[in-house]
Order: sequence, then C-alpha cells, then structure tokens
Amino acid sequence: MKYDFGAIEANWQHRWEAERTFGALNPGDDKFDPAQPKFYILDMFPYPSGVGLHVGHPIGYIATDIVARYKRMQGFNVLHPMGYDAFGLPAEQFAVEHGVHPRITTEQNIANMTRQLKQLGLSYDWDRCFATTDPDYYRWTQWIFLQLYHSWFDGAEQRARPISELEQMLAAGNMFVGIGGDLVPAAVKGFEPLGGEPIGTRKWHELSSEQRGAVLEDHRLAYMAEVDVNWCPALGTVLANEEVINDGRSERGNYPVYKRPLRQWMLRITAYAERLLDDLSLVDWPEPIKLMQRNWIGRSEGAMVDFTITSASADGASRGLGGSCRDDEPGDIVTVFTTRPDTLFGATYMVLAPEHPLVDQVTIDTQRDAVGQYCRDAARRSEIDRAAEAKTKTGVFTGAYAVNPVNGESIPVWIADYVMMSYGTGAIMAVPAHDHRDHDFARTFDLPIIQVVEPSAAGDCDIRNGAYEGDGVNVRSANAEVSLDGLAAPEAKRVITEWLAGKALGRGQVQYKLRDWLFSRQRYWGEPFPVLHGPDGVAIGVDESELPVELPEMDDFKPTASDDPDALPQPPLARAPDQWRRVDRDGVTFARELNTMPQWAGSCWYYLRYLDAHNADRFVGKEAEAYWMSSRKKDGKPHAGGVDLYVGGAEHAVLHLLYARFWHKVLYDLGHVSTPEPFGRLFNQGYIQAYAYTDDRGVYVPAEQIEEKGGRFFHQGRPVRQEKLGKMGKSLKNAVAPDEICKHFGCDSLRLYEMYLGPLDQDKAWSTKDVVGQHRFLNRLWRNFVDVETGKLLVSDDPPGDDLRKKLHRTIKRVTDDVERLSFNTAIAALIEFNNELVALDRLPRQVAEAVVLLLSPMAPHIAEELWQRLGHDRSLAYEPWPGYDQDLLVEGQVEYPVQVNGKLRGKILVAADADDEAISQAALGDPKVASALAGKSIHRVIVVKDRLVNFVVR
RNA sequence: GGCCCCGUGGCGGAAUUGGCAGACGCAGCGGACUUAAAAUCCGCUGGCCCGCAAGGGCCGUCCGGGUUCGAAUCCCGGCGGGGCCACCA
Repeated sequence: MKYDFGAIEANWQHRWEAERTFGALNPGDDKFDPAQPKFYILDMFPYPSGVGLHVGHPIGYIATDIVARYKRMQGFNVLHPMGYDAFGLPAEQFAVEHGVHPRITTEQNIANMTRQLKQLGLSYDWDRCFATTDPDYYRWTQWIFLQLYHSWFDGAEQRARPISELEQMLAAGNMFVGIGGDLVPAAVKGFEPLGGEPIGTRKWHELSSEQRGAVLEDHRLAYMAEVDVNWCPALGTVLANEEVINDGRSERGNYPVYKRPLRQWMLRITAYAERLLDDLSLVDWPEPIKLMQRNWIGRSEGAMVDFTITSASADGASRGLGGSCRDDEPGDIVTVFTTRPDTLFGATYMVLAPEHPLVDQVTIDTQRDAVGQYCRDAARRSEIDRAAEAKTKTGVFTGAYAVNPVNGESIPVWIADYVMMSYGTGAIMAVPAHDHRDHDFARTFDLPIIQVVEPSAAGDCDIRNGAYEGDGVNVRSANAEVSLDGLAAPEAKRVITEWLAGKALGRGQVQYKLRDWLFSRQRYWGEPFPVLHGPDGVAIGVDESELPVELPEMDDFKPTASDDPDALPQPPLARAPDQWRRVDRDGVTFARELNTMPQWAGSCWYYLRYLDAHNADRFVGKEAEAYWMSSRKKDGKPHAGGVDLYVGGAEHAVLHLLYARFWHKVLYDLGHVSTPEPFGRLFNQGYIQAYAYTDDRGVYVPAEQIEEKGGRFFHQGRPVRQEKLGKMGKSLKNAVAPDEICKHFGCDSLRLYEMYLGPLDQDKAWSTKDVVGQHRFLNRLWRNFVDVETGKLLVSDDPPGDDLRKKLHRTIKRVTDDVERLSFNTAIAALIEFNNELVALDRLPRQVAEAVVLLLSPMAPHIAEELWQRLGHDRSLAYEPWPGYDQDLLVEGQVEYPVQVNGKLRGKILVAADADDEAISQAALGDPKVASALAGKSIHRVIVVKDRLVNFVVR
C-alpha cells in the first residue's frame, strides 16, 4: 500500500474539523483545566487578498503551527487563532478594480484564503476566527476609540485617565489652565514658565463652556485638530507619517504626498513616547525591531533656547545680555531646539522653517516679497522634491536679526527649507562650525563661521573645509557670567543649560521625533467614527449603546482620486444617504463624522478579541483576558506578559507594532487589560523569494512557464533573462500557489520543505523542484512502517537494541531542542538521519515507531496521524505527551577524540568516557599517525579538552 | 551619508560555548530494476596533487592583517550583498 497523501490529508483535515480537535478552552468552559499552563501563539493576520496565498505566505503560519502542536503535546493549553485584516486600501482597491462591493469581494477572498489555510493542515481554533470588517468586531474597535476620546494623559502620573477626572480636578480647583492650554497642578505654587513672568492661569469657573470644551479637547487622546497632514491626491486620502516613505511618497502605491493643513482626527500617541520607549526593555523582541522603534520615537536630549528678534534697523548688539531688556520692549521671541547647547557661542545665524508661524511677523518690509515667494515655492513642492534637492541649500534672508542670548551678538534670521516645521520648534540656531548642514548653508550664503570646539585629539582640523562634529573641548565660549572654555561637550551642555535656565532664557528639553497619529482616512472601506458633530461644530462621542455605527450601503464607494496637489480630500461617506448622515438627538440634528479609521485600527487589538471572540457584552471578557495574557515568567523580573509568541514579517516594525502597543497601553491604564505590553515575544520570519524572468523588452514573464536548458532560460522557446531574487508576487510574476504543491506532493511535504529551507528568520529562495526531497523522505518513512505490497504494519513488539535506543534518545533530544529554538531545518535533518537508520530494519520496534511518529507530528501532522492510527490508536495524537529522553542514554561509553598536532588534525582515538586527561593524551600518543607526526619533534605542551579534542603543541 | 545585519561546495544550508568545516537536502555522476521512461533503490560527490590500489599530502569558510595551543566563529582594515533611517538641529 503506497503512501497516498491525498486521501490521508483530506481524511485527517476532515476529522480535525469534525472533532474540533484544536478548539482551545477558556476559563469557565467545561473541562477547562486551570492547572495547565497556557501558551498564546499568534500569527500576524493576513489581508484577504484577491489572488489568494502564494507559498511565501504560510512560512510563518507553518512555523507557529509546529510550535502550537508541540506545546499541546507538552501539556500546554494552547491558543492558536487566525483571522482577517479586511478593512483598508487593498480590499477597497480590489473591489474598485472588479466593480464589486468590497463586502462581497472581502467575503469571497476570505472564503478562498480559509480554504487554502485549511488545506495546509494548520491547527487553528477556527471557532475564534473573525474579520475586522465584521460589525460584531468593529463595534468594539469603535468602543476602544471612544475610550481614547474619553481619556486624557496625566503627565504627572504618566498614564491615561478618564477625561471626567480631569474635568473634576479642574472644577475642584486642583488644576489651572495655563496660557497655551497647558495644565498646571495647583500643588506647584509659584509655577513660572519661561521668561520668569507670572503665568496667566485661569480657574475652571472663569472659562466659558466653549473654552472648557476646547480645553478638554486639547487633552483628549483622540482629538480633532488642524495640522499639517500628509495628503495623497492619487489615493484620495490623507496618510499617517508611518505610511509615508522616503519622506514624500505613499507606502502603498508610491504616489507623491503633500503637506496640507487640514482638520483631522488625531491620536495622542506622543503622550506615550517615553513609555513606548522604556517598555521595549520588557519585551523579548529582535533587537533590530526594537532599534527601529527607538529610532522612530527618536528621543533626543537638548535645550530650548529663546532668541529675541530685533528689526534690521535696531541696533541688536546694544541690547546687552538677552532677557533683561524684554520688559521695556518685548520683541518677538523665537525658541529653538538644539541638541548642542554647548555650541551656542558659535551660533552665527538663525533659520526658520518656511511654515514657521512667525515668518510673517519677523520679515521686514523690503524682504517681504522674496520671503513670500520662497515660502510659497516650498509649500508647493512635495517633501520628496525637497529631499531630492537636499544637496543644494536654498534660503532667503528675512531682514530681521536675533540676539544670541549668551553673548548678545546680533545674528541674521533666515528662512530655509532644510529646517522642518515638523521637528523641534521649526526654528534652529545655526552653528556652521559644528554642523555640516549649517556649514553648507553658511558657505552658500557667505555667513560667518566661528569655531567653538577644539578637537581633543591633536590633529589638523580646518573648520573652513567642513564642520567639526566630533568630540573636543570648548573655546571662545565665555561671557561675563559663564565660561565653557576647556569643558568637554557633556559638561559644557550641563553648564550652559543651567545658566540659561537660571536666566530664564532656556531650559533642558527632551524632544521626540514621534508625531501624533493622523487617524482619519477619506475611504469608504473602514470603520466609521462613533462621533457626531453638533450644529455648533462641537463633536460628541455616540453612546456606547448605539454601537456599532455600521457602514451605510452605498453603490458608489470609490475614493475621489486626483493628480492635482491642490485638490481637497473628499470622504466617500459624504455621498451616503441622508438618513445615515443625519442623526436627531432631542430635536437637534447632528451630522455623522464622514471620515473612516485607517487600516491599522482593526489590527491594533485583534489579538485581544481572539481570547473571547463571541463576547457580546465586552470587547474581551476579564477572566479570559487575565488568563491568556498573563505572564508565564515567574522569576520576579518585570516582564511584559501578553502573547507568548507573535510571528510575522519585519515590515510592521513601526506601523502595526507601535500602534498596537499604544492602544494596549491606553487600555492598560484604563484597567481594561492586565499587561503593559501586548506581545511579550516577537519573532520575524524571513521572506520566501523567487527568481523572476524578463524577456528582451525587460517585461516580466511568468516564472512558472520558464524552461531551463544548460544554465540558460527560455519562455515559449525564446531566451529570457533571470533577474535577481525577489519577493514573490504579482508584479514579478514569480508567485507559486500552495494549491499546486499540495496536489503534487501533499501538504506535509510542502510544510517540511518550507521549514527545511533554512533558518526561519532568514530570507530564502523558493525552488519547486527541491520539494521532492521532502516527499522522498516521507515515502521512505512510510515504507519503514508499512509494507507497500500488503499494507501490513512493519512493527514488532520487541524492544529496540541498545544501539538503536541510544540513537532514538539522541534524536529525541535533538528534535526537542531544535523545536524549542525554532530551528526546524535541523530538527527535520535529525529526523531524516534517524529514519535512514531505520531502513536497515525489517521491523520497527513499537517503542521506536511511536516515538518517531510523535516527533514528526508537529511538522508533518497528516502522515503522523495516519501512522499513529495504524499503530492501533483511535484518538488523534494531538494531545499525546511529547516523547522524553533518558539523559543516561545520551552518554557514550567511549568518546572519539580528534588529535591535532599544532592545530592540524593528525588522527582520531577512541577513549573510555571516564578516562582522565593523562590517559587520553597517552592514548593519543599511542595512535600510529599521531606518533609519526610527532616523530623527531619535542612536545612543548599538551592540550586536552574533555569530550572535545587533544592538541599537541610541538617545536 | 549614518546606523544595523550578512558573506561557508554547483545550489539551500549545518557546525547551539573559540575545538574534527561542509551534517541533511537539491542538483550532478556511476550502478541496480525496467523494452523504455518516470518513480524507487545503492554508491560517489569542496579544490588541487601523489598512487594501479589501499591510502596519503597540500590548500580551503569573501580578501588582508591580528589575538590564541587552536578562528567559519573574537578583534582591526578592506571588498561585496541586504535592511532601516535619511537635512530630526
């Protein structure tokens, strides 16, 4: 009886589904065993794409499936779910292309992908499956949005709190509202911000209701604000910073993106910058991903420094040390952020970003036309153009001067697009001697360059050839009150920052690159905001009882795309029926928010919904959440808890993974989840790549139709060129569907092949012809168990011989260790090697046969289940205990030692395992080859490394 | 330009801690079975050299240096490939 993988795989997939073999039990369920440890293993869920899966997709799914099956056999209560991230641009674009409603195409795509996933024998608990587009799901996405909307971030306590508590504190007089809307705790008596002037704090009862609303709005974690957003006309929507790549193109589609001031929904992720940074120390993630998040958050320490602006006609230098003169004629103050306050004495000019709010105010009349022209040009260009022109510095003089507060020097104020409004204060002090960008600019416009740092290492540093940005000690850095001369940078920074703070001219400042998250999209296929706008323009959250706010049915759901940068975003929901858009509340007509949430909203919390996927009363039940998310580590160290193993591609390093951490922390602060981090351990699998082929016009031809002859490649008889390896997909025409492979070789072979390709975290090249190797292995294994002629089981009840038993136990150890460290390629190699040992046997001892089947089962579950059944078991092996090994059997009676002479291998000896060093070296000396290599030489030193080798050092 | 990762046979890779380089698989070659092919099975397979053979020698983990009794592994300097960021003050 041959190995009929087709019938076997279909049969077992059917049985698993019928018997609900992989259903996970929650606390409170029948037969739930609280003594079992839990293991939550999660894949990044896919978009239900129209073309379905190619063989590159499931590499991570197969890996997690192996771990899930292995953990079940280890006695864990395993949660291994799957779902679909179905809102968003790809689904909508697919629907638009096919002229079918996205709900329909999404459903079809989900059905097809589910079929494909099931065909791979993945042990998901399908009962917990959902799509982010299900109203039962996005109801809770909207609910979480409302939690954000109804919360504020308490900076003093570094946590989110209900906005009602802020209102109470303000009303009770425990908190004052500062001039800029900053909250000032009443406890800080005599609080004085910059400038040393008494702050105009107002009490809550002194504010009008509109002002109160505005103050609250200013502190909500979800808020509307007019900000410079990334507007992508070609996609017809605005985008988050994280969705804009190369500083000026959309991540999706690679279209140009323009900065436009627009009123949009924002999420206050910046409030969490410090915690998002700090808590990376709690999680077990790949270092490169942590680094990318750190870089994205972009913490830097420096100082804010105030410069007073004077007009060109005023004699700036006569004003003396800054600050003291402000009382009589308070000129405009421009605050700059710098990470190099130690170089303040070398600041020879100042630059404002073209978008800086004070540009108009500081510009003198004779420069107004030039400045206006320059700013308009800068605004018209997309950021990518600005980046492309980065080589040459451009700028325009405002005619104004600023007073350098440390030395009273009057320095010119320029406008230049190399300063970004989006970072720091949008204004810089320029130190051309010690910053290469400032240096370039100063050269271009012939501005003075003053060196204030002397390189500590004696060497010729000519500041006229370029900026010196390295270490050194300060020179020419003293005024009547403070001197930095002779100090190294860290000390100089500290001294000058203290001096500035003492004079109320500046203060130390921690700055982040992270921006608030732009959360509106002008799309149809997304979660509607649970928000209503009143006739007075004030937004209110809808009542929780009214959730979900369902998407209206619409025939025309297309986004309004344009190639005109000046076009304005048009949400498709503006075309929704009146009865959806208008809502009556107590006789007042409210309008629904017409934007929708971005793609990322649904994936920010899906891992929580799996825990309790059918809960109609809460986004997740408290008990289920506490059980599945709890930390397994009991070593007393702080640990993130959360998902025990999260596997997915590295492309989500700063998008999904940062957003989800942010939402999770808000939910944590509000008491809705029990762990500070969502994903305790993260693993990035590599991509499967494949060769692509181009014809003589450079057009890609389908890789599956390529024939190879003598190292050359042909498509329909014509020679084609093999391109570099690339990610599988439509554009390179190099995708291979798993369906084909399953049909030819079976999915067990496919699973083994994908895992055998190499280390899980590396990119690997697909080669269809190589799959046969794993297929041969399974055939060989089958023949070791089953007589192909008669179908009889080739198993005996005799115990295995000592030698075989040792080999078995060594194999158990190898496979166990390898699976533990996700090294599936070597685990499979160990099984192949052991199986090759079995070929020589007429009959397999039952003990050996059962152990081999169990060891193989996580990787090739179908053939394993079939053999397990033939070995006489009626139940699935999914919950059979994982084979253990006997330490004693791993120890050999005799150990083989390689013997080296001066590090070169000269012979091998067999020595009793308990032999001492002396006996080992004597045995080595007794080896004829070693003896001849040593002949005539004097032994200088003998190195014996236990269980490793012997090395004679001779002269 | 900055930061990070990686370079091992014809190919994918193994070598978990500085200790026998090339496990395992693909491809290739030779053989068995077959009318034949596929499938399957057995053997060989890093390079160069000596030998009829058994066997033996030298070289070898991108290149050049270094540390060490000993380096694919650690350090320094190149070269090549990949990733992330990119006027972030």
